[in-house]
Amino acid sequence: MSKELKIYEMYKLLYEMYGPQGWWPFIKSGYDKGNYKFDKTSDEIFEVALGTILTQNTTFKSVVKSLQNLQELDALTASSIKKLDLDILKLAIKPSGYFNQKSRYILEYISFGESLDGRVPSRDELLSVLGIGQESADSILLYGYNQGEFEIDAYTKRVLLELGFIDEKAKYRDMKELMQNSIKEFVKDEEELVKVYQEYHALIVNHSKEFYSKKPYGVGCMLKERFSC
DNA sequence: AGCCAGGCTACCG
DNA sequence: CGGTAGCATGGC
Repeated sequence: MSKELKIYEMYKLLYEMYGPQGWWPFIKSGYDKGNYKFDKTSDEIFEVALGTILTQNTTFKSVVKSLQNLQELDALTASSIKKLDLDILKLAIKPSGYFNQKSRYILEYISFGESLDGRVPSRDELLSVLGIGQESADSILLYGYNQGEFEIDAYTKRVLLELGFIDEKAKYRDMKELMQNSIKEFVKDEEELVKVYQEYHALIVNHSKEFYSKKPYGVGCMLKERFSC
């Protein structure tokens, strides 16, 4: 089996095992797993960016707590967060850690968002925002703007490494191209491709929480048993 | 008690 | 360029 086919087959197996993940459970719109909403409102897109920043090196459970805190303050939109007292904002996002950095990142992102005037940002534009690195840029583009940008995270690298698809010195772009080129061989429809990117990344994270969180990695992982190189 | 979490920036050589 | 300390709280 080619490397590319293995990567696509791994997606199918993960989807079979866990089902649709429906990432970014939009608090305000009640996001429904598997029911894809390809035209998100600007408030929903902002919530993706907000969640993306909060979740940096943090468990999503903590992020949900922060988002709930903001919701209680009626501050889940860019304009409402901007009106918050800085100390209140920091207190609300405190459960997610790094609240000094992240509060700044959020405010930086808000002013960046205003400069867009409704336009879809390019990846480079996103990367120019303080606090937005490669993964966050791809997260915002993939889940917020439904663009075909695969998101690589620490789990993805861990899995690809453990299964022998990459070596230790693989860079973000290497892994992203491997995933995208592999999936593109088998998924031709553009909208379906984005959906697969969204689900695949989420499925990897979900799967990795069980099999790739503690060493030794991959014990009992069926991907490792069936698709190792 | 110690390690990890759905990273990123700043600063080092 | 590549490598790494610092950021902070919460869960197990």
